[in-house]
Order: sequence, then structure tokens, then C-alpha cells
Amino acid sequence: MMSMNSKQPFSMHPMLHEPKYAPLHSSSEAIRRACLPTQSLQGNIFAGFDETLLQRAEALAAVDIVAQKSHPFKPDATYHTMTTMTSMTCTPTSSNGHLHHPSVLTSHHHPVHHHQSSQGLDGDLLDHLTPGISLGGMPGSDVCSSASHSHAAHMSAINHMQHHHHQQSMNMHPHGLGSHGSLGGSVGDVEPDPRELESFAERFKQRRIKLGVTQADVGSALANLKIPGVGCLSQSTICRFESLTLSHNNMVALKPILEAWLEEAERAQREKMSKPEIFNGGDKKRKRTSIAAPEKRSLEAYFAVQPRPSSEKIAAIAEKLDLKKNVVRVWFCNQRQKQKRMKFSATH
DNA sequence: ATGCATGAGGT
DNA sequence: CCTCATGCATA
Repeated sequence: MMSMNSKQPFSMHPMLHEPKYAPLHSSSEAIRRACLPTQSLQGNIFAGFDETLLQRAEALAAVDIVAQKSHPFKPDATYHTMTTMTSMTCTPTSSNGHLHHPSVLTSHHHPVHHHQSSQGLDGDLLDHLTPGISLGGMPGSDVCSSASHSHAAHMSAINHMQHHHHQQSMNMHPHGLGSHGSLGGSVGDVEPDPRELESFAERFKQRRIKLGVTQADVGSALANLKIPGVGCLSQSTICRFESLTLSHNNMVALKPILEAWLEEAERAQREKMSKPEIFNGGDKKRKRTSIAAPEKRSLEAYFAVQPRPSSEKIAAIAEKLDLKKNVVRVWFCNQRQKQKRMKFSATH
């Protein structure tokens, strides 16, 4: 039995979408819904204008480039060595010391202006700004030293659970909720209140720092909790949780786990201070492709018009930008995910 | 803190 | 091939 728990206590009727929380801001569902239906129409419209579309988008990008700084050079079209037979499971490793050249980062900005408009060419869409890092205003919060990772083969049990429940109802708290007097309304649902998630995330970070623990430490320490179906998590995930850059559902799922860790950690510290964890992950050499700014701008331009290009279009774009098709495909996937993440992309 | 990538589970 | 949750590698 490694993966069994799941099954929500009660299944609710598949209907009625109660107005979950106060109308502070759109829920993830709303966002999700907003970006789903919008392509068929476009597809038709632009179907015969492939070239036009691409050129247009590129033109847009071009203008952008000129208006910015113009610097057409490709840093590196890194390749990625995939692990074909190298086990990517938990292999013991410790080293991670990699020296890197300072590199000349002249322009480093992340243009986060993706609109989830229905019609790309349609005029005004709102642009959301980049997320400001204003969590606690604590200067000593750049704990990203991650020196060791434990890597469970596929400890994505949490993940799986989610998949089963999708974004409808997911209860996995070790606590024992269940009490839901009001039926027809929030049955099975556990207050996926974004406001509370926000405050919890902030409190979490605060207390974590207080404990003098890094995000990476938290991640690996999670395995020690022995919560069924829960392994360790990476620094990335902990960081994203704290900065709310995860999907709403993901936040909700992780909250109880991190909460449990926090309590355990504080309890442990109170009596003494023992942190018997830390393993080492195996050694992998995945290479991260670096898409140059110009190409990225083009991609963003395309994305604005068609967030979900067909294989053919992806291939075309890939060729024009001189990138591998898969890289382009993944880029679009990631872009779509970003669009949906829980970091108020419109209101708030 | 984030960008690009992998993989499971679904269509 | 997509969505989602996650992670390695990096800036």
C-alpha cells in the first residue's frame, strides 16, 4: 500500500457552484474557465491566415524589440541531455557545487504581459504587472542555498490525489474535517479560501525563517513527517507556496502538509533541536534551454493571439525562431500554466 | 525566485 | 497533445 488514500469522505452532488468566497477576486475556476473556450473561433478566423498571423505577431514583437533596446543575439541554444536510462529516481548525490561565470546580464526583465483575451487582435486587454515581492519585508529571506535534495522516485502521491479529484473537491487534511452542516453548499469542500491561503503562506514563511530553516530544508524534511502519500518537495515548490505562485488547488493541497511540518518543527525545536534529515539526491544533468529575449518576445506575441497553437503552428513557429519544436510546445504549456497560477492575474 | 522540463493521468 | 504538479538548473 503505497498509494491508497484519497477518496474524499463525501462526494457531493455534481452541480451547483456555490459562490465560495466573498467576491474578492475571481476564483481559480473562473480563471480556468475563462481561458478554456476561446480557440475554436480563433482557429477558424485565422485558419487561412497562418502566415499573416505569424507575420503580424512577429511584427509586433519586432516593434517591441526596437522600442526596447534591440539586441539580437542568441546567448545559447542549449541542448538538454535527457536521461534515457540513467535512473532519475532517488540516487545518492550530494554535490551540487557548480561554478558559473558571472555572465553579462545587461537586460533582464520578464515581460509578463500576457492577455487571456478571447480575440487576440481585439483591442484592450488588461495587463497585469509583475508580482512584487512584498511578503513580509524581511531582508533575510533569500534562503535559497539548497544544498541537498532527497528525491523520492515518484512521491507525487499528492499529485495523483489531485488528479482524481480534479479541482472540484479535495480533502486530504490529516486533521479531520468533515463537519459540514450546511448541505447543498459546501459539502466536502474545505474552505479553499484564497485569503486564508495568502495569510497562511505569509505566516508560514515568517515562522519558517524564525526556525532558521531554508525552503529546501522544509522540502526534504517533509518526508520525515511520514504522512501517507507525502514525500519530500523541492525548494522550488516551497518557494512557490510562500509566494503563492501555485495553482489554487495546489495551494490548498499543500497547506495542511506544510502546516503539519511547521507544527512538528516548532515542537521539535522547543524541546531541543533535532533535524535528522537530509539525504542526497542522485546526479542528473538536465540542461535548461535558454530562450533568447527576441525569441521570447515573439513567442509572447504569438501567445497573445493563439495560446494554444496546433502542432503545425508550433512547428512553424519553431522553425521561424530556430528553436526545437518541443521547446516551443513546452513553452506554450508553461505559459498557459502561468496564466492560471494563483497570483492574482487580474484583480487584487 | 523563476525558466524550461518531465511525467502521470486524461481526452 | 493537454493539463497539472513538481523539480532541476539558473539568474
